[in-house]
Amino acid sequence: MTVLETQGFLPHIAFDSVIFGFSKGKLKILLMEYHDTGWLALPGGFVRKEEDLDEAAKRGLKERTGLDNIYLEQFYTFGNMARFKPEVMQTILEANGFFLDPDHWMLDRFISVSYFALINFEKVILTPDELSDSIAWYEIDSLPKLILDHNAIVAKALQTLRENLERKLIGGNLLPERFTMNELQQVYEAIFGEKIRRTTFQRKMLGLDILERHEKLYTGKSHKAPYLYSFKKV
Amino acid sequence: MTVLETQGFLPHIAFDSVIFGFSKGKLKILLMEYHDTGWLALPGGFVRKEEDLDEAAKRGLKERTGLDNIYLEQFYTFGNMARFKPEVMQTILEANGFFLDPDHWMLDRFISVSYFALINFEKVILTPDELSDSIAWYEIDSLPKLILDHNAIVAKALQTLRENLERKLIGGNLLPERFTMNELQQVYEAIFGEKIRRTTFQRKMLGLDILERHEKLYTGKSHKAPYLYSFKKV
DNA sequence: CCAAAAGTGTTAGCGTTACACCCATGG
DNA sequence: CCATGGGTGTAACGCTAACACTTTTGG
Repeated sequence: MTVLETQGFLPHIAFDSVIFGFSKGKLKILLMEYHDTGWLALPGGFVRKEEDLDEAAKRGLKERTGLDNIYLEQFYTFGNMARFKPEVMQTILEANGFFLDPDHWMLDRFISVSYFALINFEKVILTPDELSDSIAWYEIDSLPKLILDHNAIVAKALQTLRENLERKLIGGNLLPERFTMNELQQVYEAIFGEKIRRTTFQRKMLGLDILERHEKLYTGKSHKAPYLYSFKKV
Repeated sequence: MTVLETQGFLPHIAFDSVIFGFSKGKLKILLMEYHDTGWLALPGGFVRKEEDLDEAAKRGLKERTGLDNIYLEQFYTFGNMARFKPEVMQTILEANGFFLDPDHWMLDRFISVSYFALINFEKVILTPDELSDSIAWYEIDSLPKLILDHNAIVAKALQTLRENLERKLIGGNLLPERFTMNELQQVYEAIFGEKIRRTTFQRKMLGLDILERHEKLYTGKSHKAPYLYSFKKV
């Protein structure tokens, strides 16, 4: 199936995903780079005519990262006229050798139902789509200019993540199954963009009674070995 | 213009509004009752082809309540296949004397971008749409069965309202410009569905430094007259 | 003077903060 | 023994809860 297939997708409706990962102390998201233009965009896609909206987003996530069963949350739907710039999609498609009628469904106005995902950086197998040269990680606090309103979409995703992090305790989704307290703290610091007091953080996390303590992690460094933790199941 | 106009609206995209009001100690929402069927639904509508999504929701709110400049927040977009029941819209339209082709755009699949609004009950001038016999207030904790997934939409709206009430301090939008502390407390109690300690509530609200104290309200009752408060501007 | 509701003072409790201290590890 | 980073004890602090008390109003 090609993206240009006329049948099969709902017109006017797209989804975009802000896929967060954490590595080397930095919060990052995935961006696609379109052929030739060098333009950067969030990974996204369209909704099949007989597919749940959420399923479409899950499918898109799976296609780009290979991952299933991921923390995925819908956070906002962007539908201003200002985001309707048919020449952008037209240029992207032409760079791929597709020359469409001006009234082709892909050049029409779209609203974007936007999701954010939290994934374990280590497990991702990146796969570009057919219009893109690459899909790659970009640090959240030095993002380049993205197409359309995608920078605003990222900003809103980050805001939602910050608001929900402590209430829903979803930060662990960015880490491997077992992690040290320091790693968890780095995730929180990367998301909030500020340093957190070590002892306070440790006590707050342990006090929530959501962590299970496992064996120590011996790194070969000359200091006390930290415990490994995991989130309690159910 | 009639709802059946084929041109002018984006297909597949609808909006629905959960419009909250507060009266006589109860939290209420507005529901439409369709002709003949007796079916109840959230007020909603479609998005014009050259209209911002948010503008469409504002327009719908204005059409039903007469109100402008209202607290309105988009909270979720519902897009499961399970909500696609063309026979529901078909029955509603037939009850109004409209018999459409099965492939008419109004009988197609829709996703619903959902908004909730907080309004001053006293100021509303209710106006049914052309498919409805009535638009009226219903108490949130004894809602009847609504069409499609509208009960779930209301549930999610209420959940979002509860989560945002204290963070965004939006409760005052349900009250007149000036109100007593007791009235504000009743709003909070109606939204959370539980009693709040009077003195604690008063001190917390005053401590937030968002209220301005005005003259006392003499009701003729034989007890101390309460102060009137308003929210500080900016 | 009384009843009722509004507003405030006071104390206790509890969770977070700040800082110190101790522990484990490898060089 | 030292440097380094992890873990915990303790006291101060601050916010909320709990309850008593005072104030205001009309009958």
